[in-house]
Amino acid sequence: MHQRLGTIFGMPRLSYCRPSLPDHEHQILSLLSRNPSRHLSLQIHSKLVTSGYHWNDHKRTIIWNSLLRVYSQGGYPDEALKLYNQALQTSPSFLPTDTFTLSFLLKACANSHRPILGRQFHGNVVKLGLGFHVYVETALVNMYSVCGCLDEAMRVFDEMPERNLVTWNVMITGLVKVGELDIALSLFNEMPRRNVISWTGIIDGFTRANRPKEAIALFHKMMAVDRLEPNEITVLTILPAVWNLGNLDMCQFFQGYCEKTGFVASDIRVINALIDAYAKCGSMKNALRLFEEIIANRKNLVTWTSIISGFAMHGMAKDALHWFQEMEKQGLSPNHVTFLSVLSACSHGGLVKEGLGFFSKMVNVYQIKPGIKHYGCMIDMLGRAGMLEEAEKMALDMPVEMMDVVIWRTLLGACSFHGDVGMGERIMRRILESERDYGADYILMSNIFVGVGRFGHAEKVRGLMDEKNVPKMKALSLLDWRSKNTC
DNA sequence: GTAGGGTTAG
Repeated sequence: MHQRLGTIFGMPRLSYCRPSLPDHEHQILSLLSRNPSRHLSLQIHSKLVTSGYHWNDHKRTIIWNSLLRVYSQGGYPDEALKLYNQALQTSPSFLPTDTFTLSFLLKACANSHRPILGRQFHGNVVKLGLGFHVYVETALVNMYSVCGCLDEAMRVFDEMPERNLVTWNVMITGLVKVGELDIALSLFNEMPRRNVISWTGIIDGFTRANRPKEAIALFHKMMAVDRLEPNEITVLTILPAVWNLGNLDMCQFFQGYCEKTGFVASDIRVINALIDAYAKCGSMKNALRLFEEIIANRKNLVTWTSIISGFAMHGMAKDALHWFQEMEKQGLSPNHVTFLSVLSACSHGGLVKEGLGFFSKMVNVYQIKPGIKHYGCMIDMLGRAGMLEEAEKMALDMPVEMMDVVIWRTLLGACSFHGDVGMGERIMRRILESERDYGADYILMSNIFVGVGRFGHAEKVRGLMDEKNVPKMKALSLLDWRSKNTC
């Protein structure tokens, strides 16, 4: 039997296993809890399969569930699901499906974004009569909301006979993620008890809704009313609200707070967010000071990209490129975000030759496929420099499915600036074909005609604009925009 | 056992 299972699970052969793996179940469990790695899990699984038939069902179930836990929580959700599925097909009698098993499997579905499989496990939950179980039901609510099935998440939540703090938090963060702030807020006010995760979730909601003042007010309230201390995630959540308001003093307050609490010492994400916040509040001096205080081996790609993008957004192209070089010297490989910052720096600094070089390096050396933002940067850069032919060529070289009217608009702006009527007309035609007219395009085109003295044509374009009743301004509020993009 | 945003153009 063990040989059969060995092939079923695709486990490594015994010869691959370290001989040091203990014999007893409790030793194996304590080893797994101390070192929850994928490698060790595979080893233990092999052991379970080869000698586990000596163990009683209870012990075997605990080890099986522990393996599923490590897989589903440790970033290997597919391993967990594969394992379960193979066992189900070949040896269903072996397969435990208790509340623990289902919680971990649902977690794996959430982490691998598989609502269809998750729905099947929901069926199992009902069949096994576990619909009353708080942990399992909470895992269901979480799975549905992580997978974007909010209606189903709310249905499960509504019908739960019993909820705990985690259930409420799962539901609130799920609502916040899809922009349902009002419902989230009413649940937040209704819930019997709140912890720092509940507060962080609702603060996040206000930040996402572009209501930074209320986010910060809630942050104070969390400490004053519920006497709760913010943690690392709270800081990561509140910083975008801080830089939205451009509040440099508050950035400094948070840096101090994070140094005092040890977050700066323990969590590089917090430092990265602080660097970014300083940059966005306009203080590259503070951003750079913090950046240079970190020892080299703690800096990761996001740290480097944050400082590069900071210089890029302040038009300090030379500094951006300098830190990019330093980063490469450290042996780190830039990703698509790093390149976007570098290209944007080149575009703003008029460094056309360098920009073209980086674009080619991105594609050829680092094998990164350019996205629409990279193309946008390049077209903007070439257009600003008056290299309109090259800019148009790059736009035409873009994959069609990526094409966006904004790209044409960027190009039209460049035509206007450099007075290229012929290309301007060509681009305008493309914009009209896209049937997404904005007044600004007509005005740009009309300005191009005015610039070369073709007043009659300019008048015609303006007339066309009235005729088609083109909105002169984008009459779309941020809220409309957000709800359009979250559906 | 079930819970939480690090960097992204014009």
